[in-house]
Amino acid sequence: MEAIKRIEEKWAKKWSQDKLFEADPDPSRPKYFVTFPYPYVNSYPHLGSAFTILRVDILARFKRMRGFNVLFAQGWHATGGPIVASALRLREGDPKIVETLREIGVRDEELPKFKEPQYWIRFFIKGWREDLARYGMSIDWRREFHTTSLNPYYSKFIEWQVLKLREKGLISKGSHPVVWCPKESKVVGDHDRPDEYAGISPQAAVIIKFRTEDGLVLPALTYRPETVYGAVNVWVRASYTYLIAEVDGETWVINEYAVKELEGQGFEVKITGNIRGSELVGRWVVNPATGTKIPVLPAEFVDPDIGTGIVMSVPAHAPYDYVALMDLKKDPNVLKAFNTDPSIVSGIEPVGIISVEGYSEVPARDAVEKRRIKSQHDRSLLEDATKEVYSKEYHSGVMKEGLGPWGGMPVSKAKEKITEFLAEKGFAIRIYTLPEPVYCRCGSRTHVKIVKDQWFLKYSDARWKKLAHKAVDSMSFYPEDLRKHFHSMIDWYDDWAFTHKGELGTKLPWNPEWVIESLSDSTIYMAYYAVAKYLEKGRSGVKPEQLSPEVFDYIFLGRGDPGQISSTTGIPIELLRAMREEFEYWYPVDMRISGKDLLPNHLVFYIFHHVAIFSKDKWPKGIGINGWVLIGGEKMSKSKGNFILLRQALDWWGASATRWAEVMAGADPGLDDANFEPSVADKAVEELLSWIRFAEENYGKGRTHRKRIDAWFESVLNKTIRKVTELMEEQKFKTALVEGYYNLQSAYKWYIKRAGEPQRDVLARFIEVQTLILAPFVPHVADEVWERIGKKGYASTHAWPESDRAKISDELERSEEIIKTVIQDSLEIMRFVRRPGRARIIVAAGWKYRLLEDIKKHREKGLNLREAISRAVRESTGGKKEAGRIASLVARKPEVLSLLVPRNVEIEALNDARDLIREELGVEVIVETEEQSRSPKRTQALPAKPAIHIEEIEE
RNA sequence: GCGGGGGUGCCCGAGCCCGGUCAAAGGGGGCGGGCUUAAGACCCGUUGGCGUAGGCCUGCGCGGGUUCAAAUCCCGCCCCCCGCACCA
Repeated sequence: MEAIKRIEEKWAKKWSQDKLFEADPDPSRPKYFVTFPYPYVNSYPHLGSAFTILRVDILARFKRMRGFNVLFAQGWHATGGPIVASALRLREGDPKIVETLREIGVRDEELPKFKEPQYWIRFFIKGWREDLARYGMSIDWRREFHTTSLNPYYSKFIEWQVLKLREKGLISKGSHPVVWCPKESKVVGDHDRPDEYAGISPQAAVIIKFRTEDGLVLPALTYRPETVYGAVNVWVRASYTYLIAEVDGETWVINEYAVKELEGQGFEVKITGNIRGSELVGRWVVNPATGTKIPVLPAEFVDPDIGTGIVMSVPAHAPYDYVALMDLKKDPNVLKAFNTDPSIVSGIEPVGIISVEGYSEVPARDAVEKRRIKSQHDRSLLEDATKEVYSKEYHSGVMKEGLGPWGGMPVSKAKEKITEFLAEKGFAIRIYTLPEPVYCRCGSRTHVKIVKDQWFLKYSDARWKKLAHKAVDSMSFYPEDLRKHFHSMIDWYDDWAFTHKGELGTKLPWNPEWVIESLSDSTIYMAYYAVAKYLEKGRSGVKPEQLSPEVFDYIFLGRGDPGQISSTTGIPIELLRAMREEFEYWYPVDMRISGKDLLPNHLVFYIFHHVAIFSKDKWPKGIGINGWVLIGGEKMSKSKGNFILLRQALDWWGASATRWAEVMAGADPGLDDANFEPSVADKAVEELLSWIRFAEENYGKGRTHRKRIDAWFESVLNKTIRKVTELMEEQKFKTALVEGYYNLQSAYKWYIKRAGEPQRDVLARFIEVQTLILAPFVPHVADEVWERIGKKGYASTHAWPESDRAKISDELERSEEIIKTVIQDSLEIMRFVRRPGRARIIVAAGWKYRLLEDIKKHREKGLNLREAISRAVRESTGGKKEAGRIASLVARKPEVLSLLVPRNVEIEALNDARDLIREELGVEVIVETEEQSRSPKRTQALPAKPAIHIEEIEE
């Protein structure tokens, strides 16, 4: 372990000294620009982020070896709420955040510094940089930067970006529902809430007004307005004290929560009194949709903290309502307590208004009975039943005839139409609500608020979508089926609220109380890598204020006159030209590799913003995606105790073994998760050290004369190069490593088995090729081997091995397969032979080869197997009966067609391998032809499948 | 709801897009053997059933179909998983 770590340190140092990965424009070489989405710097990298960035590095290194001038740059993302929220929590003395920081190794005396968001940024950027360097990332560190107004250079760039978008009419203003904390007067994001409330967001709902005779409005909140036609009563919580309030000139009975929500959504609400739920029971209200009078009844399931506290009852289609009604029917006398005649209950029956296949008139009853729900207190079963009915009806339900214009309409469509109708008539209002209570970190209950003056990116814009689709059509995707995902995401996007308050970021230039949110300030920053090298940290003496929009217009769009811009801004003209040249050379991004989490958001934005701002030749060229990393088959999480930071892995296994295990976890592109097995990393250490040893000890050794089998191994070697090269191009890095290392190594083992001592040149070539193939994966090890076998320079930057077509021989490879199957078959036969004597390997007669070749020819012309065989038999000269017999054998074993080699090659191969076969079988081996043989088994011989006769020793 | 993915041998996981070479790669685990004072590591073999000649039977969620031939193509069903806007 220490040995390999010393090697890694040694090479990391050399690379850095030689500036191996610092890339500058070089018009004489093709460029390749790869990026990894800059990480959010509120923690250290873990094995998941390490996995994705490793894929970027492998690709960068591979392309470098293929002769490209590769740029791999890395920045850091600090925009957004979590860091601010964490710093705030620390200030408040939240023990959880203290623990989190301690866990990752922050010392107690350092803790207070984390009260400042800036410190988080500085601290974790340093951590990331160290970890990535140690991990062997081939990054050009001169282009590093971080986001937000804390880096005014970057902020200038982002300001330029949004100004461009506004010029193009892609930004609008409007309103937007958010989760709101009334106490702190702010939006409550997931990072502002206790974990159990994460992910709950505003839902569109409808409030339907049920009116009493004396004009009191009972507003029922529902997600299913279309079912109002089946509402046969209204539920209230008898024990709750409702508020009476003036809303839009009407008198409403509502709960406290709805007051806040209505106020937050632009309604005037004036509380004028209160009323017990029990006082409402027994009153009659009008169903606005049907005009019928329905009673108000008590139900325990009604939660006065949700919605309006008033529920419309649709027992035919809502399991809760159905069960509550049945409960009441079972014991109507409870109504007496409310001075209400129990007999009214008997008159209430579910009214089905939606028909769904597979369900009765009353789907809610079906769902309830299926689950044997006994009362309205069986909440989890009722939730489940509700879900079922809801989704079935929405999907495949149809409004019943007799419902006026809605009759026959699918529920999914009727829902919207009916809402529209109700709203127009003043029977209902649209509202946003939270499906369950959400609390802010500060402890107060939140509600939905409509934010006015919200700025939007107009992703709904048809022209913009069209351009984005066009970009997707022209890009390459790994895996390819991402393309359709992107098309559908682009179609799906609606306007995006892109400004927030109270977070880190760049201020909106024309409205600085807003900050540009995190997804929107990270869309075209790859262009900034071209200039970061010059601007960051004031390297060229340019001040942020000098970076007027004209400067960026020139650098990124080629607009304006550099001389003039230079004189108005004071930026030297050569510097302007250099930045322009740098951008022109590196852009567009050739490949962006990311985890699947960024697929539906960042990567879509990435495309949108590029097509909006840049000319077509600067649009993204490719995207590669990979899944998460599981540890030992389980999702990585702190609570499971299997959370591994990159730095821990590097401490335990070193860079090479960590990289190896990450690749073996499943570093092919795709949405599936990879599985990191610590035991693989354990083993990799030994594996790599022994490769170094093997290479060093064997390079230059070996016999000088050549054998037949040498050519076989050369064929495999060259074919491996070809396959691995293709796999690397497709980013199938795990498959490439399996093919290029494990499979090649086992081929080498077979080679040694067959050849005894390896041939010197072949062995040397094998060691070189193997080392170069390993270079993108475990560069430290490859460079070490390279040095030890006496090569100059770096394997890391050496040319990728070329496959020599002339050395690839399918015939040789197939004949070797034949040998393997002969050995296997013979061993199987020997299981049944008591006293095996000699083994006769009988090669098929010449005419059989001609027959099979004909079959193969016909197959290749597109005939199916049966036709191909029958035609070949028909055309064959000589013994039709014999030919027919062979043909039927072939029909049962079509694989012989794919192993078919010329007869002399087969004979040669078998003779060549006779020693090995004898060794494997432990008996004497005779290779003969069907024509020579007198064995009774000889007629069974097929091309590529010689007859085998194990002679039995007589007692 | 909207969108997407998947069900393979004891387990994990390839293969399925381009049907035959798939009893189905590769791991892991199990079993047997070697090495060793022993354990570990490592190496070899074996790991659906049956079979005294390289074979046969069963088999890749369930049911049906296309085909000379289906894990692979088509239809229906069941089940599971993931993302969805202030979380970067």
